[in-house]
Amino acid sequence: MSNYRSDLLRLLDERGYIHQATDAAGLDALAATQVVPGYIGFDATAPSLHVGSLVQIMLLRRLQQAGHKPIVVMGGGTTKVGDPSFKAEERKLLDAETINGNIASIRRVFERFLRFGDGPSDAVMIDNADWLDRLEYLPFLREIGRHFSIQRMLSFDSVQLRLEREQSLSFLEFNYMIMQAYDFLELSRRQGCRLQMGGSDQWGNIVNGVELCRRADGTPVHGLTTPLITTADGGKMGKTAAGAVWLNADALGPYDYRQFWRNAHDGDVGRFLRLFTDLPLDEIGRLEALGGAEINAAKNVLADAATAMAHGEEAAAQAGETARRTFADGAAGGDLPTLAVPGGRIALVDALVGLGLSASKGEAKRLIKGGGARVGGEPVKDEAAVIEVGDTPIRVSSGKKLHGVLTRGTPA
RNA sequence: GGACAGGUGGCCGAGUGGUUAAAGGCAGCAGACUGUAAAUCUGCCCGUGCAAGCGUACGCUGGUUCGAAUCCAGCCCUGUCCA
Repeated sequence: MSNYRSDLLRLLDERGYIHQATDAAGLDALAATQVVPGYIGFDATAPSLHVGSLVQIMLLRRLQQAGHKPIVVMGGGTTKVGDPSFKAEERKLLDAETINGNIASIRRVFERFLRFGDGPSDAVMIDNADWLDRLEYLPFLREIGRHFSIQRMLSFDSVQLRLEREQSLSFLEFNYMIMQAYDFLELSRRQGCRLQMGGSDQWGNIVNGVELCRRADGTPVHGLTTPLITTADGGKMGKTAAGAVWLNADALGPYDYRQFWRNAHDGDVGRFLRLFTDLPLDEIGRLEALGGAEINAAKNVLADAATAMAHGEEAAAQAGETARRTFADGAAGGDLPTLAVPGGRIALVDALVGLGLSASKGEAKRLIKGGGARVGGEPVKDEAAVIEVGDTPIRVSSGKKLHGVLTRGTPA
């Protein structure tokens, strides 16, 4: 299993990216002899990707590190169809304008993780709307549609799931797998693309693409999937108190992003370090061997490295400093949400809502009643409490992890 | 087009006229214990209000009733079978 000849497969294997491959030996041989252009598709359903996509982004980064060419395919076309894979319900249809806005916003994330350019192993970004938007129905059916058997399409897990649960699966969505398979064919023709990667839930779609390339053009291409990244307690990765863990800084600040990694489960630290940082493996081995409370040191390394990669060294250092001051010193760091209080008097309830620590006044009251609200580190149980803000900023906390700062503002 | 089943809070799912802001579970939040971890135990979990309350909510619209998530009609949507 680990006797790979190519740098690429060795790298992916030892860092835990490989779940399934259509032909591992063949891919290994190919990667050992030429620059392999490989792609991953990303749907543009939101203005930012979240950590759920980070494995795939890192996978492209590894591809580039091993000297190959990453192709980022933005699903400007496929998003108009909607991937039904393992989604319980049909997605809302997005209009073209929204999709293009999302693509523009997502693009910036990739520039952090990949080197773009014109060189042989420089990353490129392509929008599959470039070809999908222009498809003509009959020619498409005659060239591509004839390679797909309904029986086979129906046998895929993604389709079976919908059918078994007696939920609707529209013809529109049913076509998604054909669109994605066709992407691979287009990319193999346009870019010499020889590899599609993705999460394990994309296996069926990827296999379809591999087979289409073989049947339509006789081109041997490869597929590779990553394991589903769950947390040590079996949960889906990517939720925090603040909601989804977005990769764009304007959707989730570096401090909160860093906190997500800092709060990783003990059992995830080693795996996450391998997947989501560039730290050398022996270093990671040393860190993950730390026991008891010492594992916190490893979590800090993970948090710093992951944040630096997504938001830059400077932002990561600042976020780390804020965390250190907030948690170790019990003080107030610069990255915390801040609210200027005109006149210096504010009800605790309003402060919690204003700082974004509670979603509503009712929630803030419940928090206070339950003993989870703190002012200056001290629990406050009086729902009607009013805070006086002097010249020194005051730290307000919701529980032990969410903090904000009140400063005195000029009277309105 | 026809027959049958169904559409409930973030999700799953109970509820078939009042005591139902709606059981239970999951997810989430907080407290205790800890290490900014997990597990466990406890509390919370639509909005608003200090509160009695008010507003909103069981696919949509209208109706019956003192009172409807629950009954009736029409519509929309989904599934299964038939054409």
